[in-house]
Amino acid sequence: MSGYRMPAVFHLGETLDCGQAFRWEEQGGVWKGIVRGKALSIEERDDQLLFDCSEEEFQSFWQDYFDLQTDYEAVKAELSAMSTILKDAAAFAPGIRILRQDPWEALCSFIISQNNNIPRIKGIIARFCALLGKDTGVGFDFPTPERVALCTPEDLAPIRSGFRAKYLISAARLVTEGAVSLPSLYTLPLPEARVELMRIQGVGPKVAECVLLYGFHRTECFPMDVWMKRAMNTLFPENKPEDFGIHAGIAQQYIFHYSRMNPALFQEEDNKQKGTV
DNA sequence: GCCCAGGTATAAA
DNA sequence: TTTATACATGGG
Repeated sequence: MSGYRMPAVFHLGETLDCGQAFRWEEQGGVWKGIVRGKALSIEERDDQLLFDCSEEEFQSFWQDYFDLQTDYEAVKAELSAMSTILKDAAAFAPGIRILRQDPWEALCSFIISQNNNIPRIKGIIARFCALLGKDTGVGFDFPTPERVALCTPEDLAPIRSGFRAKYLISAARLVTEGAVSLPSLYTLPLPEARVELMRIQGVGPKVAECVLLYGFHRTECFPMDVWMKRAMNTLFPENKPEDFGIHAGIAQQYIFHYSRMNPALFQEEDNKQKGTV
């Protein structure tokens, strides 16, 4: 594979398959994805990352997507100093980065994520793109809000998103009408940004938090689902999300991945619950 | 069949 | 304001 190469400062699997993005696929060590209409293949070899794109495209586009301007070693050092368990969590997947995803794609992805599991989320999103996205030749781009706004729930039946179809359409309409301005959410104060997103049917506090973190890189956001609540109660009984400050979202991703990959951490808690019920 | 899945809308207490 | 239930779909 020819293209741009750089030292492996982040880890492909940890970053692309940790529950923040749902459209990257790995085959034989090669990761393929399409972001904002641009296709990319990446692989790690000899402690180097090989990007299948020009240096110009890497500098102007992918560098930002992979958040390469943020010093994650410094963030990890800061977070690790706060708690030994958080230090363990960061050390478990030290190559995670919080992607700077497309806001509209993040919004749809996390609407689809509600009351759903990750493998099926990926399937629905893949069918969504195949049904309504532009064909780039090597895969489908994410559907535009304009295209989705033209749909009825019946039109979306093939993606088998269930009751979430009407929520995707609600989001598309509000965004295309300009009733919800996505670009403003990069800078709008967080409390107002959350309220703004929750005007969309199917967007509650959890989805809004995910969209702000993953779609707008508001890293003080801390998505809190039932799993994370349990993880926080078990692993960080003394801590609240605010304690992690501006890097709360990054801490959350370390904790999410660490606790997902080590369910034994909750064995004791599970037994306790079984015993009391 | 039952339970659960990176929740939310809605109704009822 | 807080708590209970339905919701589409599919895997274990």
